Amino acid sequence: MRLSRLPLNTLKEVPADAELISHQLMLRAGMIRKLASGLYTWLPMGLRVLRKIEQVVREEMNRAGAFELLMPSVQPAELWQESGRWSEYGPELLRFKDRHQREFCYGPTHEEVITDIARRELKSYRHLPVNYYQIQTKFRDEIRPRYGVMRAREFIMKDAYSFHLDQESLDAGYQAMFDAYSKIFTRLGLRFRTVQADSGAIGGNASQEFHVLADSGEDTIVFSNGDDYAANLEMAEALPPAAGKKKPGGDMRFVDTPDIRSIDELCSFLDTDPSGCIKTLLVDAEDDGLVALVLRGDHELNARKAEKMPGVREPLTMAAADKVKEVVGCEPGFIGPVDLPCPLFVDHSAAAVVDFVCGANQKDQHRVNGNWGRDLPDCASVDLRNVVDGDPSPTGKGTLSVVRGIEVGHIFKLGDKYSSSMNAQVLDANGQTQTLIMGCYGIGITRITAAAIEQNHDRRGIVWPPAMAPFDVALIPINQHKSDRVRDAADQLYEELNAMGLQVLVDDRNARPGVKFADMDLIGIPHRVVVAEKGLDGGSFEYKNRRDDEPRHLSIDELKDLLRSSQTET
RNA sequence: CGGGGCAUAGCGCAGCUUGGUAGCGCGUCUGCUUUGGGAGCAGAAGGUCGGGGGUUCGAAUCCCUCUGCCCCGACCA
Repeated sequence: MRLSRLPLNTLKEVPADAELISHQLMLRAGMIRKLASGLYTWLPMGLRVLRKIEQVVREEMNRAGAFELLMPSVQPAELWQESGRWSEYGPELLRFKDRHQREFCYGPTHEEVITDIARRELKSYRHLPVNYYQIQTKFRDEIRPRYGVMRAREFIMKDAYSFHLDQESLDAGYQAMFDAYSKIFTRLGLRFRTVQADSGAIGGNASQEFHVLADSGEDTIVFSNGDDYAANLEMAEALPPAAGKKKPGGDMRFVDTPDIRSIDELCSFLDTDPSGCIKTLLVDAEDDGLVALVLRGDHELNARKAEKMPGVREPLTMAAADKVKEVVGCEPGFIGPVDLPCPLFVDHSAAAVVDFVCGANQKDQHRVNGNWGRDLPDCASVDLRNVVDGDPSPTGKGTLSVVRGIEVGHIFKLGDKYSSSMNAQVLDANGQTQTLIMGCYGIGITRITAAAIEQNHDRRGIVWPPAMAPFDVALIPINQHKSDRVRDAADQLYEELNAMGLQVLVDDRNARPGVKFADMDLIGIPHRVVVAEKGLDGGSFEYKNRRDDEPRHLSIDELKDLLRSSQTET
């Protein structure tokens, strides 16, 4: 590709509304342009990257025995009504009507459509197992699209759906997808981790997420240094602290704490530590009353764990201030577990605090030296909090680290949620009707571009992993418009590298060298070859890898060998 | 959904308080010079100041309204 003909605009300045480095660099490198909130055009440079990712995904999906198909992005409401999700899905589902007033949605996912295909096409156990996949545009009307293509409303996803006669076959199909995903992300050159995930409302039993590790990630994941335990923060279990309670100290008493409402304020006022405090969160109960969730002052509530407690209303809702006043008789900020007129769930760690500080259930008052079993009844403790860095691993081996990740893949054992509601059945070997069981497997194609940049950039720009770079080689002739030798040498090298199957971008613009270097660094092409008068005299080309600091001088054969070996690596 | 902010040339911004002929940098175009890390000089094009309404002799500027976009929050005991 000749850059003089490629419609590429790079930006020196950072667009004001781009916050993440990947978003900034994608705009600056001329990969994407925003059309509206959460909607992006993929310009030629960006699209090349997407296609590279798709290529790897296709190869590995095909290798794993999956079959590509393509479903409509617009789906009729009837199918969603059949599965029950027309009413469950909420405002994220973009719904609209056609000219006949029939209802449709723009597909955020395709379980209904594929299940409809399955029930029409798959009639016999002989057809099973089968795995269909597609690479397609989805739409989810996110509350708050942000971070460029990281959390867009329209995005490209690879979604796969497998159908099985029995659990054993599903297990095997799921494992095959796990292996394929691991290969895909490895080939793409991403540092990733697999974690246990919440299978959530979808039903199913097993579910794992693939996360690209990045500080800017929106998800929090947890892993152990003692074994291969890794989980989503939502899922990670916090163990009860090791026994060894200290003896309670002096009697519990009240202290005046005027206008002290937060744990931080309380701690600086009383000169104590949050881990010696107890915080009591009031949430709505299923029966219109309140439920109290008791945590240590330095811990965070895990909403998913809290929702599982009997009597707690789903979704978890913090109690309104006037409701708190009505039930407890004082305002939020001074709530404590002693003599609290509502059911209590006490976190393991909170139950282990001795001589704790807590709210007194009276305005401007707290209690100190509170003790379980003495000042209020001991009770069975439960797991309510998010794990923190350094907690023991729930497997008993090692301690946990908490890091940020970008979810780029998710695999699920769905079971029969869709196949039973939509009657997807086959005849088994005995001629009996069996309901299909399903797995589903997603990869966020567009998001991978941003995730890769978050992980691979420097102050000059993007540093593409070779497998997804828009071009393999950036060829930079210096002063080619003045030097026929340079131009001829560059042209010849360009042809030869193309003939080797390399994708070469030659910067044949009549621009100063600094401009060319800066643009090629920004775009992030892995290999750079400079052709200049001074090198030609010595019969060498200047080569620099995007990751290197200093260039090397190579003969034409050395250069070709080096590039050839890089081709086989990916 | 709640709170905050922004909207002026392709991009980044100033001008608005105190109403009086719309500016700067980058980018783009032309010419000359320059050519190994985002060049210099000279010139040029490009703006319904987000839309609508109002106040005024006069509105980018003041008022009302609508729209779009961005940020924060939805863990407060």
